[in-house]
Amino acid sequence: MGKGEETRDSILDTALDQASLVGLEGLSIGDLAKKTGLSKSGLFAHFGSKEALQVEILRTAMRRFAKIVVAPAQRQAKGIDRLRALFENLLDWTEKGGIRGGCIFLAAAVELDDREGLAREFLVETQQIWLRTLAKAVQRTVREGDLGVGVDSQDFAYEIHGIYLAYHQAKRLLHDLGAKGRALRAFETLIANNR
Amino acid sequence: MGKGEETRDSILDTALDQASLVGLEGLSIGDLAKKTGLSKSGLFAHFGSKEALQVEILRTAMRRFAKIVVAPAQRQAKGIDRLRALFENLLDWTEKGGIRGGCIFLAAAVELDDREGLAREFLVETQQIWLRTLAKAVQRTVREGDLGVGVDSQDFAYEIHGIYLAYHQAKRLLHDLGAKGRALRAFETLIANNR
DNA sequence: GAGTTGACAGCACGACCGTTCGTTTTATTA
DNA sequence: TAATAAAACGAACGGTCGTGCTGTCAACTC
Repeated sequence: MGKGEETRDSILDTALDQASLVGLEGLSIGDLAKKTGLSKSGLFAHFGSKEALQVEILRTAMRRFAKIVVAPAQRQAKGIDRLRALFENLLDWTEKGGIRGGCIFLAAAVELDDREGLAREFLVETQQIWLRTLAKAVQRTVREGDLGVGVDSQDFAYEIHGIYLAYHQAKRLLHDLGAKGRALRAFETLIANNR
Repeated sequence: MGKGEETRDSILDTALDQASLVGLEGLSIGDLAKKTGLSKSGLFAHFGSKEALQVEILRTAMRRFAKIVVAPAQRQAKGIDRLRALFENLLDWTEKGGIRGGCIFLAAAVELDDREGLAREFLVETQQIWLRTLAKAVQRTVREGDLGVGVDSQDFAYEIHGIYLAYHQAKRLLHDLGAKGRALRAFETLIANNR
């Protein structure tokens, strides 16, 4: 890995953390330069535009998400174990990933939903992949017999996603200490109701 | 209503709409002045600071939410009818309220969750009131016999909230046309599973 | 209808924004 | 080690940001 790539990666590490705190738009290049010890123009040259930087931040987040949430779950047996692993890894993936702010995908989702551009497109793709991953795990669980045959995998994936969203808000906005317990309970209830 | 108040209200109408599109932080006073036909300083004088403006925007949103979502539901019979009305009114309250962007409370939630200040405090209060309102409606539904006695009203409120969050994201970010149907289905399933 | 209050405009402030450019330093390769 | 390419810097650009201050004109009060 050349010097350039190395710098670029360390910029993106800092940028991801910072963006999780202040958002993709709230992130400023000058501030990021100060935090990484680079000059503004030197940092800028790595990406060419702020939008490109935002896309790269999202790409970095996605890779980290894949490593922390998805990959470990793939090592579980197909079916309910894998589905549960996906959900449980999801709950504190940002902490495990060294990201101080909340889930950047959720922040970006509301930040970008009324804009257009490459960052939005990238995010939409990412979210769809995640929902498909979840739905596939559900489908597999049905096939393994741990969920009833009437279960719609897409509906089910959305409901799991909803539990995560509510959990995230309760934890980060309301500082609700019972948030995680409630999320886990909601997940298990959902499973139990659909056997 | 004096002239000042009138202007203030019309500023806040525009500001709420705009903030729903670009966020509370993304909203700029200069741009808002242009849109309302005022000078920047003239508009600014109404609030004294950007943070105060943000709080007033949230207050405006809360009032509109109460009028569109909560008030009509209060006219329904206590119990399942009222609970269902709350949920269904919720789904497109922004459209009915003439707000072009998404639900400003959700946008603000992720924008403010790592900040501190009056806007955050106001939002937290608002969200807690809403969750309590929801939980009370659930409780009442249990008492009326339309939900089982084992139902935890707080848990149940959070699950409903989660359905809304997933719906909102599917609709606004993914432009998923099936989002509303899925949300309504999820709600009815939740009810049916807890009778 | 005169006097007082409040609403608003105009202008300026320092700070910071993303972006460009030319130059200098540092790495890589021959 | 010399030649070449890549990386980073410093200064500057035109703009916009939120926020003051001062003056003027319109709206209310008596």
